[in-house]
Amino acid sequence: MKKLPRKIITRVLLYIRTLEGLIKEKRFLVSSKQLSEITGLSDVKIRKDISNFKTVGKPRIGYKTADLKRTLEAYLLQKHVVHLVLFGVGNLGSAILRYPGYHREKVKLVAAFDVSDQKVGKKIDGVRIYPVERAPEIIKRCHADIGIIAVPKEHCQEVADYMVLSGLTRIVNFAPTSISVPSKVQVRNMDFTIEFLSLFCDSPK
Amino acid sequence: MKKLPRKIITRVLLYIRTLEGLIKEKRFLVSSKQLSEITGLSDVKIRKDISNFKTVGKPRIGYKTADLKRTLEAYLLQKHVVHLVLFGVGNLGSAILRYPGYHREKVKLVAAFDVSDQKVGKKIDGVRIYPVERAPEIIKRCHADIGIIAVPKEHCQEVADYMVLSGLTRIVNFAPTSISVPSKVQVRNMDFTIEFLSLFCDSPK
DNA sequence: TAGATTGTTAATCGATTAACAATC
DNA sequence: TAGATTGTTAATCGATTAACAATC
Repeated sequence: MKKLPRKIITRVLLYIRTLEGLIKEKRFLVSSKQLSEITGLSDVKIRKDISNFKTVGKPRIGYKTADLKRTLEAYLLQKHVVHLVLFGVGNLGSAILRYPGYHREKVKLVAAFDVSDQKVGKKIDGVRIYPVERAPEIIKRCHADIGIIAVPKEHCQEVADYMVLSGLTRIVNFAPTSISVPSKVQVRNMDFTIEFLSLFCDSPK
Repeated sequence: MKKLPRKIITRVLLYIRTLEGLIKEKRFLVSSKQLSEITGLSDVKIRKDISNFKTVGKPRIGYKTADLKRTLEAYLLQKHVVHLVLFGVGNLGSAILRYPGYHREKVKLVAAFDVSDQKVGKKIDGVRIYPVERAPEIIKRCHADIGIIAVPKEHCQEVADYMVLSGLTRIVNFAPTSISVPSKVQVRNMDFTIEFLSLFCDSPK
């Protein structure tokens, strides 16, 4: 099957999350119209997205929630668990460590790194905090897939360089600053302030 | 001037953040090529975005950093300060309260709300925590522009309803669940797990 | 003047929506 | 059968990129 663009992938993950909720409520069937009401996306778009997969819907009836979830996951989440490592266990880092995602079983934070002697050696939510120097070794041993930057922006580039050196090729950057990395490395920036402001500037009045 | 789509607004905010950094380093001129290297966006796109505004660049020379910043801000940030209120002062809420944005002076968190008696009355980073019941009153008095949801997902819908009731029309939802709101209310969802997974699924190998 | 860079117009690309046939 | 809903094809819309003229 052809590779899907990121936009669609993100929506499909939202469908999976929604289906999990429905399954938990013992709802066995759902129509694209109902998914549309829950997610706020148009029903046509939802059907179009779903039709990228081996189709599982029945006209007049809708989709079996469990089947649809299984079908969507089979394509997207072949690798069983995505391994994350976190750099920086400050306020935001600790919150990320404790983030209660629906997809917990699909994503696992396997190690955290910090420079503070107070923090190193501790465990938060079962995740051990290591000194930064051990990152290359641990990243390899854990087969980490994604590195998260939650350090002060002054150390952001330095940490990014170190992550690349350690073999990471995917970075989520929570610091409000740009980082420069080799082109093979994928970066996703999450600057809360920009998110807040863009919502404000975008909406009318 | 015509209303810009959100995508462009978000990039323009990134240019402003980048320009602030350059100005702090006493760089007075910058070309679209250089902005491209810093931000990772194409130089053509950057020029196109900038050309939506009264143009300020000089061929062969580039843009004056201070002028460009002023021009971009003049359009986007007419209202001097965007007021945020936060619902839920747990791990993530506390981190958001302390988030060190570049645009600090453009965005102000004016009040936080929580149900816990332990937290109510305290101040974090200068922001007072109030009981949830006082939200309608305080939201009106502070002219809050955006409400942030950082409560456990079980209470997410309930809190969203209360925000709408209090007069908020823009919501940023950090909980990993969908909320349903009247169509006049704008919602931006930030589910970390979905962000992590979509980066993983999207990138090759 | 020559070369670099901006700003704009046209072409391409991709994503969304509209229309409708298929089918349960 | 009639009606609702899926899945698909075609049309529209918007965003990006290519090409190039303008200009410092």
